[in-house]
Amino acid sequence: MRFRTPDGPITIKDEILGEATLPAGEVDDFVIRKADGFPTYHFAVVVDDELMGVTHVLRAQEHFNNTAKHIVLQDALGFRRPTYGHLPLIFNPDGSKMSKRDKDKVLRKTVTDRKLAEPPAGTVDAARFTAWLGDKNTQLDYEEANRLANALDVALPEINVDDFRRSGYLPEVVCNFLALNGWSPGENREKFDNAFLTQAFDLSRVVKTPAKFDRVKLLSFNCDAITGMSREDFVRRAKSHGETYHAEFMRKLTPTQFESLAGASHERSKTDMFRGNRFLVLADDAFVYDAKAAEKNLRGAEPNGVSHLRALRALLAEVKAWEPAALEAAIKAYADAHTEGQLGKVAQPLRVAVSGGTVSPPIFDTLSILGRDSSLARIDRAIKQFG
RNA sequence: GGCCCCAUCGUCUAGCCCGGUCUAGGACACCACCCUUUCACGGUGGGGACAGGGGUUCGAAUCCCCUUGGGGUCACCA
Repeated sequence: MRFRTPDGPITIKDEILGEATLPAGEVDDFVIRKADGFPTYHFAVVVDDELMGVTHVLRAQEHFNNTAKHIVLQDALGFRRPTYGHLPLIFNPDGSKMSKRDKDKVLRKTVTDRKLAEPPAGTVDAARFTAWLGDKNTQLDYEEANRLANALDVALPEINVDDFRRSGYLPEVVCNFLALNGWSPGENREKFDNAFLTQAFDLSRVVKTPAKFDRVKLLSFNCDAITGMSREDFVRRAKSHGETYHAEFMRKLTPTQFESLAGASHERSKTDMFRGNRFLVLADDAFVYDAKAAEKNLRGAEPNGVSHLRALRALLAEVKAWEPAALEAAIKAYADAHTEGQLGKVAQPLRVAVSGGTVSPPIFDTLSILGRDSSLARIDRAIKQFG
């Protein structure tokens, strides 16, 4: 069933875009009731808004032209007209619209590029995989997408609010940053909390242009917010985040180990500290050595990293109290005697040996958290593998 | 393609409505230097924009027109 659109131009008043008039004949008669008896979105939204007493409709600019349909419907039904505001769209860096379908886009492209005819085992049902591959409108659900991404070893972009939360973005930072895409309070102010936002937000300061979503800047905001927290707050929130999203990780650390890790990670955390420190909870023979890091820090001309590790291994086995201060004293003494005090020369080989890479919390904390047995086992493994 | 909307640094934006205070401000990113016993943080400095062309005006980023460019929308989806 269609609605007969009245003749004549339709003027849309918008708090953000101003006034725009669509010439007569621009809006075709449109369906308000589908063959299955259900009302279409256009009809339902107009009726619903009236019944709910909605006063303001704030939605994305892609709805701007639809507003004309809603207005003629409201007039025909004798409904009140809410105030409209069409907010700018949010884009990806490449200028495409940021969309919930972007994860599927990444996966579909990877699958196509690699010419995979079948889904990797244990990811997605084969029939579903084929249907998904052939239809750009089909979306994998959260678990399916993650399993497939894992199997293909590709990173999925954060899109949904929960994706950001899961990744370790603070809710208040996400609100702050989102508000800045399309709006600003002026006066060179861009860091604020929700209380400020509620009192300062004003449609008249919303911009008309689409914004490219700058993940790097979001990350910087998040890092600042984390650094700005008290140590207690950080540990508390990290713990709660870990329990929700990294239960396995949390189970493998004692409360003391966790506190050490959190304390050592606070100042360097941009998001959460779980993904980057996975080596802490993997078995001593299970984490992977980064080839470049090992080449640079363990091999090379004598005395190289491995030769230092051999000496350090013997030395560390003798350390009485396995805690940061004692480890620091022992390792520093070694550096003074053998590398002209250059700690980096011994710290980096150690770091690669126990973590697999060149980035970790401070080395003394790292060793301390790992414990004597794991640390020595990992050093042995590195010596064996790269010596 | 028709219709509608938009146009300031790489990006998010301030300034525009009410022309002069703008040799255009901030933030993220980038570059350099400093700090540093890993990675990072931090500090200092630097490069970087009014899309183009016409008007109006004593004077235009700010007002008007055109061009170019970008976007949205044209579903029995929401």
